[in-house]
Amino acid sequence: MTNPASGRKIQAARNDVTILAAAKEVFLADKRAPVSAVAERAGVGISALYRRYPGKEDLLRKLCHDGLRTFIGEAERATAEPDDWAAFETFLHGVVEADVHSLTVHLAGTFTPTDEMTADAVLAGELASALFERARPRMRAEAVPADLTMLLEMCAAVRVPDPGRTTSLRRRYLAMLLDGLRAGPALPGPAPTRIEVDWRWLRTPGSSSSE
Amino acid sequence: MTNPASGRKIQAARNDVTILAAAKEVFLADKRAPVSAVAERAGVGISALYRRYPGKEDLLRKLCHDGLRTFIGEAERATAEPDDWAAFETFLHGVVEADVHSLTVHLAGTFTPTDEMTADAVLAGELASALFERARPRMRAEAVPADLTMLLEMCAAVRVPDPGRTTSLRRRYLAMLLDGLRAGPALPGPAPTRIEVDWRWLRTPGSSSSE
DNA sequence: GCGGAGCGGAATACTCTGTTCCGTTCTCGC
DNA sequence: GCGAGAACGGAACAGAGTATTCCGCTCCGC
Repeated sequence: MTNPASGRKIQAARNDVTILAAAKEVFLADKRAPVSAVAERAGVGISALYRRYPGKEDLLRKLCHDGLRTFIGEAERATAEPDDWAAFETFLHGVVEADVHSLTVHLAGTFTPTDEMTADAVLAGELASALFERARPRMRAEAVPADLTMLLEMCAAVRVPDPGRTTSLRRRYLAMLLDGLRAGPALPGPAPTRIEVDWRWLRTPGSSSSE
Repeated sequence: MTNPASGRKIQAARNDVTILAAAKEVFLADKRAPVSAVAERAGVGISALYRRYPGKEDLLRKLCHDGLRTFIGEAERATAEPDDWAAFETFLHGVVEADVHSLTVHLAGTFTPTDEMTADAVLAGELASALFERARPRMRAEAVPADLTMLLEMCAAVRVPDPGRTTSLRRRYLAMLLDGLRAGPALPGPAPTRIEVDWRWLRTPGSSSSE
């Protein structure tokens, strides 16, 4: 069969993205999923995958790093927004929408990060904190930047079988969380610290057994 | 060595609870953790474990069912509270405090549930819904009982290496969520349905690959 | 002192999964 | 047309991981 619009190169390029998308889906659902599951999901053979990545860990790393870059992109995009609170909201919406937090957080620990990734993680943290500080005047007093990580984590925990509904529900609870972030009586207990929140990035693969 | 206060029977009884506690910790951190990890955590040999449970799945089932029963217990305890909102809050606090939701939700799908468990799950849902309805007058209009499940799910997603801090932080975010549950502008998108929220209970092990 | 409940942990028997390998297909330049 | 090789599918391989069994030992309880 001679598919008109697909030379081998073109097909291969398409596979590049297909595989990445499949990997995202599969590893998001189960970070320990086998490589074969990714290939199956993408509808390609295993060799198509191994042609692109030296090994499983490289794929994971790439996936996570892409997520991190998206996160940074969203942060930068939101920073342009003139209204402080709007910028903050735009940012969170963007991150939740792109389902980026799942990628970066849930996958952290499944591979050894490169120095570049660590640097990007730091940058991401700084950008997010800056956005937070701008919006802080409109938040309850006890809120701290580290809360941001937890908020995103909580949103990422919202999941139902249908991906579309998942996104919709996440919007719902993000809105609820933001309302909770704005006002209310004093919160109990001390706020999270930066260290508590960033611990995932400090783990090397296998250093601890966690799901 | 002749430990005064420990006959073989007593020691064995102690192991009963030690093993269960260890299993809870281990499987909460990683639902796919090996049985040997539980034994190690409990400081006993593997045989001590297999003497009590025919197999891994039985242990998981027991753990989950215990969690379910605790959930029901908390609901019943809270129901006695005369003030409607206080009852609702007491219930959620109790569930979060006992870290029961992680048990029931995260473990669901790792074993085939017994009929009794299914029945208990239904009962749990009814009790929780009743508590919710009582408190509804003080919530924002769009809130539905199914939100409860998601709220608990989100709290369970809060986790840091230190267990004590985890509990403390969960209290923090539960408070924030409750504030968000009470007031604010309209929430986006349709509310979750009961089916969307209960899907975990419908899965048999291996029916789907999810973390 | 003895029988046996409890136990520790090595050994077993798989299953699961990362990676390699080889034959095949299809494109492109000639 | 045709040959070279890029890209691929998927079987085969190797090794790791792990549920479960088994055996010999300990020490309580009588």
